[in-house]
Amino acid sequence: MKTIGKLAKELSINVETVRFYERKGLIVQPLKPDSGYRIYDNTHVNQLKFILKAKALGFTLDEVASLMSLSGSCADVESMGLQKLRLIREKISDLQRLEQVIQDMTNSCKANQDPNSCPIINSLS
Amino acid sequence: MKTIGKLAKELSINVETVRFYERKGLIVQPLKPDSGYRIYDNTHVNQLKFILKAKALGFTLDEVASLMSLSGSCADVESMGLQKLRLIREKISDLQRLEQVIQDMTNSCKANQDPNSCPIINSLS
DNA sequence: TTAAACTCCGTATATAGGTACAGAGTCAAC
DNA sequence: GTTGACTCTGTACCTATATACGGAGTTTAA
Repeated sequence: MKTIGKLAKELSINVETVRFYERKGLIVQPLKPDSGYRIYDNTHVNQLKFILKAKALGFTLDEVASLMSLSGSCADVESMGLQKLRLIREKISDLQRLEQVIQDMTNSCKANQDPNSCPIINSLS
Repeated sequence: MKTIGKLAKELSINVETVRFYERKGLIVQPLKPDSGYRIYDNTHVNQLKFILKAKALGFTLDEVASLMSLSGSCADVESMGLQKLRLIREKISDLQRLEQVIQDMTNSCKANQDPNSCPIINSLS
């Protein structure tokens, strides 16, 4: 049982972020006694840890919400994982192509003898 | 000599985008006769093509602005390219680590026999 | 008992890169 | 000479993920 400040500190996140996640429906509504202060327990801590880990894996908050609602169904969770995997691989190969292009460009810069022109700028123009 | 609509169509971009780039100082101010209509020539077309190509390579608009202002100095341009290259490589290896983690997770899902629990969810909780 | 620290709510701000819209003016074709 | 397409400016809105702030109420510690 802790207030929002303690909770946020424990998880090294911002108080505002906790309220933001609550507004987004990512965590269960905390108890609110007469004072109006939110009171959290371990359920909330665990939910927030889940969110933070999933986020670190590159899931968006909307995807995190889906993951949490799918908890039971392993097949559905796996399918989200596979979809994410496809996106990641696509991103990787996009970046590798890009790497090659910029690599070539900077190489031609290195080889350039003319101080008054730049092969990169020329190739963009 | 063309109005903004023709220009935008030629480059397959939005009219608003052209004005947006103008506000950001990315393109030279076009002529504006009495009518107030912007009039563009090939200089503008080339500048916009430059912007679009650089953007496609992953440069931000602020970086594009720098690139354009550096036009003369090949060494400076090369150095921006190399910096971008470092970022790209870092991103690639981040994504490759992520790929491995999610790959492992989905594999353990595939191997899972218990329909009432999911290894991915469990590893996040 | 009072001051500091904490929390509340609602709203504004931030980033990046645009997109959309209202209301007015202009141009071109028939 | 009128209609429809085009353009103008200025401002608001969009996504995603928060962060910051004002003004009021609450709790805690000395």
